[in-house]
Amino acid sequence: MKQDKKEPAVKAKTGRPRTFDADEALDCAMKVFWEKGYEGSSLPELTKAMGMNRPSLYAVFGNKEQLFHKALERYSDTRMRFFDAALEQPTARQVVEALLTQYVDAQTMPDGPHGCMGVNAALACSDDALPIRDELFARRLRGEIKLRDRLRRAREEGDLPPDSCPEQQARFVVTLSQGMAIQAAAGVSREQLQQMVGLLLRNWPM
Amino acid sequence: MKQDKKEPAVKAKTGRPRTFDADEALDCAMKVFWEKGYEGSSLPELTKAMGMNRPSLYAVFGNKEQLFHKALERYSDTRMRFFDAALEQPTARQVVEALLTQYVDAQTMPDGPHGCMGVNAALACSDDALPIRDELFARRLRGEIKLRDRLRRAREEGDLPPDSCPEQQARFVVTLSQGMAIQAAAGVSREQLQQMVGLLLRNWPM
DNA sequence: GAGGTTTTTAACCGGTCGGTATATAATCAG
DNA sequence: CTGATTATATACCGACCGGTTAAAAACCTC
Repeated sequence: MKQDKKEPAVKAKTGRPRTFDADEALDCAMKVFWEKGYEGSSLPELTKAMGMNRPSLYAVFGNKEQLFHKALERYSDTRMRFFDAALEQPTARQVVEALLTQYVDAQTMPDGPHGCMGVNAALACSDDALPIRDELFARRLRGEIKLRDRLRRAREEGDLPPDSCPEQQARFVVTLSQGMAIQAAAGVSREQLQQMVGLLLRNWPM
Repeated sequence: MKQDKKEPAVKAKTGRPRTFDADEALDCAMKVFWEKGYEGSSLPELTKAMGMNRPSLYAVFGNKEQLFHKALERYSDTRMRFFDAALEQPTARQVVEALLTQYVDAQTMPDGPHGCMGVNAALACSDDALPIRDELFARRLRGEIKLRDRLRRAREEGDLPPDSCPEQQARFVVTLSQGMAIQAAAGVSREQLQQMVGLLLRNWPM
């Protein structure tokens, strides 16, 4: 489903073989964008990290912006894969705990830059990158809405107090998590961030 | 104290008069950096917003990096002036409430971009801007430490439970506030952000 | 007015940006 | 071995970057 672009069983018809693996190269590009942001990542940096030259990059990925979108999609599919699974936890408390602890882990893994690509990549930028910034806004908002809907269900199921406000609670959790992304990018340790998750859960209504 | 650079009583000895006011120009530069970040702000944009040409900018402010530092200093002295005052509130609760409500206000004022310059200006960036990113890290950390020390004092004064952890609480408040800065930059309204402040205070230990 | 001083204007500098054209190297089918 | 095909390497493109130079313009003193 995510790998149907070119089945490795069906090789290219003929021609000179590639010196790189497209998936690995995309993973490397993702890390560059993740750490330096969209505009902070230059073509020479990207091609160097990806182990390919510029014409190959353009042949395989289109251009810088399309490469970014594919890298962002890969980020979602790999580093943020836990998100939807966490929403399926049985109780609201478990949902929030799963979301935050795994989000912290994703932001402080040694295999990848610290922080969240969805926050880092384009917070403030030139006019050229405004579409990218706005798309990241929208993605983050979509996550918040998913959590809000889950908390609404939790309230219906008696899993949250009837007078609670899922909108506010979802926004609070998401806002704290985005703050943690900034802290992680600044080098705050996994343990310190997990302590904050604990502090939030200690005051969780149920 | 902040205006001693050139007393208006002592005019320039002679020569062609300036067509701009240096303080107003710095204020405009601040807003550009605030909205677009350090690297996202180009010299043409800055000079246009400041109402001056490039050689004048270099004569008055040095270069782009020095201009940014002066703009950041102005941001601290004006939009973040409330910070130290908030720390002098009599109780920990009042300190936190004053900090967060005024921080939200500063991030959603019509007079200025949304969000926080100290967060927006350089979160992920190219290698060239790493010193600026790190300085912003350090500034934010300094704020956290000030709050931590204030909460320690509060605990000593019996204003917080003796088993409370000022480090964690300060980090929690600062992290939430930085998350709110991201939300504000994305267009979340003042009211929604203030609701979050209320939610935090509702669970404040004392 | 003339001379000195400061700011304006406008053009220019080398370097880098994202993106591309061209030619060469490496493979497979026949 | 030949021809077709695909990926490589290299050089190049116009545009913009931050920063500077040089000359014209606007003021003051005398």
